[in-house]
Amino acid sequence: MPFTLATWNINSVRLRMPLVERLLAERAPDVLCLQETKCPDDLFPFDAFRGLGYQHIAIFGQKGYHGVATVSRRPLEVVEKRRFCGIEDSRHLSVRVSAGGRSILLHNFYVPAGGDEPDPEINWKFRHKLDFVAEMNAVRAEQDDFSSSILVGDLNIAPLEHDVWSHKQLLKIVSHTPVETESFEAMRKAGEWVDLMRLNVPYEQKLYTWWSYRAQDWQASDRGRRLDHVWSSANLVPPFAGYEILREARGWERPSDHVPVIARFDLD
DNA sequence: ATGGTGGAGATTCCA
Repeated sequence: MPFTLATWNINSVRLRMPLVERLLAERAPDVLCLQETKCPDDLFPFDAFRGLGYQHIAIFGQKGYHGVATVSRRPLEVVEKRRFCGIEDSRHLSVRVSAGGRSILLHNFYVPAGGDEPDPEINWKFRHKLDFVAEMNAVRAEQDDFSSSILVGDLNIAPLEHDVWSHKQLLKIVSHTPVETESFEAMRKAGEWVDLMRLNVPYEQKLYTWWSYRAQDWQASDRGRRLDHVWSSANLVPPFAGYEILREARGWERPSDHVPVIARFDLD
């Protein structure tokens, strides 16, 4: 019985509840982390999740924008709903969950997109994104003999050259500018996080989790980016048993522009 | 070089 975890930027949990139900029915991950729920807490679709066996629900929403949720078949303990950069945005939620006799601290993040102009002097959204990533330096991959950490979410940065369809053409596009990718990798290393999606994958292999709504034919042009990530503490690398990017979900009816990533650990 | 699409909720911002 492995421990399975999915992360998905759902772009409105209420509008896309039929797709969430499809994912949970078909794949039944133990835990699902959602971003961009765009749903105030009192309007969250609790009953739909409970009806599918996801009795344990932690949410940190807000009206109209952002918002994260972590739903689980296993008991959850809410650890923190942290606001970054002194801004009243709902972009982080951490919980504890047990698997294989160990306690896992699970961070669910929605990093700011950063706007269009990659200049922090004239675009406050880009300044905010850089500040947000800098503040994430404090989030470390805590681990000991009995505990581990996982960090997932829409981090809105594609750090490596083969995490985008054209490295050269995206160097000045927000999500792949050097100032972002360098601070992102520095932050990941400072926290001692392992990028599980790249662990056993050749460097040259393209990996995407997001395809723009603006493409005429997302599948034909295939101009994707890896904006969604699964990180863990080093002591989860031995039980890590692979993952899947659910590319097909981009072709579902009224899809999100992000697809789910499902990771498996041989823990329990 | 430009604009393309989609969601929320209010007639525009955000991604």
